[in-house]
Amino acid sequence: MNQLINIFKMLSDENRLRIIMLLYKEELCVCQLEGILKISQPRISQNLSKLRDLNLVEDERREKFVFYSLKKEHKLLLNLLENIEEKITSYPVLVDDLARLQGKDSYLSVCRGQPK
Amino acid sequence: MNQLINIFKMLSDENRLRIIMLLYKEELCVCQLEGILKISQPRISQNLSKLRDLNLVEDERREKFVFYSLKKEHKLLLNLLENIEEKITSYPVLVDDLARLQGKDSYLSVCRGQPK
DNA sequence: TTAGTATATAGATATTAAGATATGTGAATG
DNA sequence: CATTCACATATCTTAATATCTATATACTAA
Repeated sequence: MNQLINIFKMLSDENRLRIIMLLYKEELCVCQLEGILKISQPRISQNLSKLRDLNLVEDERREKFVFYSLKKEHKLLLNLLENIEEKITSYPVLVDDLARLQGKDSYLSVCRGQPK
Repeated sequence: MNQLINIFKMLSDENRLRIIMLLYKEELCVCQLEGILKISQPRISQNLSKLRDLNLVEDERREKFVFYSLKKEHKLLLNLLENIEEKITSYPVLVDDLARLQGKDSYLSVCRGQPK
């Protein structure tokens, strides 16, 4: 029961829901999430850390980057995300995120520097 | 998006999840919920009130009792509950609730009185 | 009207969680 | 081997949430 409750807790924060939805599509590093979501790096890391604690995501270092991916063993969660995706047009924020997901590579290594 | 987030918030509290699951099966009055869940009446009423605010349940007074039922228009929620129900044996608390649901009538009018 | 039962709400408190800023860590690079 | 870059964590503040006790309302029945 707690795992179930915890999954809902994770989904009930907008930042985390957006992160989860992106990771549902493909693995990403913190840097890319920062660029796509336009959320501060510590907030992203903290949320990823909660998701990791609950065994909902896993991370893998590759050179400088740490890539996160959604674990595929929670069928209820996967089904839920599938349902959300089917109605994605009801959620413009998510639509926009997925649009920016296309440019994910542009956020590698460049997250922090170039504004101004 | 907010409606989505709010649904997850509602599900991320054990008391509410149990209430929702029972109402998913059939309509019940506060008194019956109190008997089945063994949770204090104000807590149940408060949670029902939140669910009502979010348009997830509706209430109907019948004589002394106020019966609550789950609104069937949130397909994502319904699908989710269906998934939970399919794996209900993973959640003993919910199994027990559904068992006590069978004796729902014994909780009408008798909620408060008879222990001792 | 009074009393009793079913439910709702209020007020106070406590717990939990979110958010920002600052700093720490560890791998890669020069 | 010192610096830089990507990421993690700590701390502090503030805002949400949950929960209890007490009380209010609404209906029913005498």
